[in-house]
Amino acid sequence: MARKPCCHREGLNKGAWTSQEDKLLSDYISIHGLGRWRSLPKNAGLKRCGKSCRLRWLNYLRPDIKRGNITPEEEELIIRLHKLLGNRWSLIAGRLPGRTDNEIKNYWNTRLRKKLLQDCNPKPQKSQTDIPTTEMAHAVDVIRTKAVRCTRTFKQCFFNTNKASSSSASPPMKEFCMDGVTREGIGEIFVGDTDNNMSENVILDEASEDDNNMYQEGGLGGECLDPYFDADVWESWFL
DNA sequence: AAGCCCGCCAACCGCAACAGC
DNA sequence: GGCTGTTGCGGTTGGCGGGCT
Repeated sequence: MARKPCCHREGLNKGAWTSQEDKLLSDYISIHGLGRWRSLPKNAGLKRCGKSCRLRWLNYLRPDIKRGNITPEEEELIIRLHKLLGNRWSLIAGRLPGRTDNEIKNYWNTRLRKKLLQDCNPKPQKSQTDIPTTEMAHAVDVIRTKAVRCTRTFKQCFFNTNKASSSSASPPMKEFCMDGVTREGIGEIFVGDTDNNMSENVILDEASEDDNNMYQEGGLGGECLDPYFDADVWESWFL
């Protein structure tokens, strides 16, 4: 059964963008700025739907897009981030300046996934396109995280990364404080390690609603045991 | 040279979250 | 709190080009 098109208006262009369309879109955004994607095509004189315009801008026309091949350093970072976050492409892209979520997703699906699968299991088996995503995920040891979008502002609090903190005998505690800045649309939080005097912008794939509420009410000294946050991975990465 | 296969990647689509009323 | 429109995300599709037969 054919899927219902997202843009119901007839007469809209689909498929590859022409250079003229690109110019119309770029010129409009340079004058009027981003946003209001729904009305943008009409105002800019484009026969495209808003979603298409937004995607074209974010994935291709944006001035800070980095062209060229993914470097080995970027590839390594993608692998580590994917291990931590799973298929959270926008979050991963947020850690790679100039790279888009679409680009990283494509790179993962067409290259890294196969490469990692071969590393895990050098023996050829069934065609990789036949392997379900979930099976592939296990093959490369993906940690599935709970994903929510978060536009709330976090207040400062401490973050207990010690998963075994419920045990007795003064467990080793590491505390992280948050600066209250939430990057738009994602759960990326500034984190400082008070023990090691380091700081870092860290992606925290948000916890539950309750945890978010606690962050907001938060205050200094609060503890948060985030069930979706793998402290071992985090520590092996940053510490 | 022609046809086929396959990888790459831009673009599409559905859906969930968000924002405003 | 419910409704509605908008935005953003991630899975999927389809066209193109290069390699192989």
